[in-house]
Amino acid sequence: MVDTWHYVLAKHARTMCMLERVLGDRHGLGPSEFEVLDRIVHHNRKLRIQELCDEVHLSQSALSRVVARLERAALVSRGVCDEDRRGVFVHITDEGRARYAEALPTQRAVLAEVFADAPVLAT
Amino acid sequence: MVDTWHYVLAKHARTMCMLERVLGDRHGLGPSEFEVLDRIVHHNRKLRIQELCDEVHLSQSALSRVVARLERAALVSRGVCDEDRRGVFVHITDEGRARYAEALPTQRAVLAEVFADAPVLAT
DNA sequence: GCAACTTTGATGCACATACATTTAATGTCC
DNA sequence: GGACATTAAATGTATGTGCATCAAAGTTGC
Repeated sequence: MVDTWHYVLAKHARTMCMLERVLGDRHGLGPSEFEVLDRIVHHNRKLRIQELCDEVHLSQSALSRVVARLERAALVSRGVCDEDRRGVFVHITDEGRARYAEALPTQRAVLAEVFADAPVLAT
Repeated sequence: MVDTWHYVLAKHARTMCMLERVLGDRHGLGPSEFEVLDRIVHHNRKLRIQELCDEVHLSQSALSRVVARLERAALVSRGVCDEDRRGVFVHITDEGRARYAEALPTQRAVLAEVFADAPVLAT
């Protein structure tokens, strides 16, 4: 249990550090930006901020700012939600899709390196 | 592999969040402060900043500030290292030991809750 | 229809962290 | 022994995060 926690801590620190460096240097993305793009691509549709919030390991405020950064970089666009005008839809742009596709192999390579010796996990 | 990473991300986020809240509220400690005390207690001797740096998932600068906070709270004290006068030794104080002992069950309870369903891990 | 409450997403603020630099002490080469 | 590089730890600075709060829109009860 304590061992599992140490394992999680170590892998998390190492992976995050590598992802930050390599995604940042090669693709101009942070891990949070990548994660948000990843969720949108996998759903393959526009999502509400709220839906993203449930899937991403970020507070609502942090997510709001990540989306703002992504929009500034033209990787996503925000649109109003007509059914509930409090809501905000997040679209991924073509450029966002391209950037994600470009970054994905990089991320996978990092995971492969860090988790090469990984045990098989349940849960 | 991707699954392992998702597992690590989820458990890390959940555990960190709970630890931050519960250690902070009940014992006035952050996760980093707790981790540093933990390392010192387990070695059961004064350690150099550098040694701590290898064991803790923090940058050198972050560690320096964590130790500064702990010293301000009188949980550790810093002393010069006579062999290498660039170095700094970190002692744990009686109060630090007491606070750690008090916080340990709290931390274990959080781990128990989060990792109740945890698979057995190698590595 | 209106007032009170809730919900959604954005923002003010405080703070912890990482990176780069600084300061001081050591080490090394000649 | 003196100049230059190296190392340890502290600090300036920028940034990302969470909490609390806010404004706007929606919901409920009367």
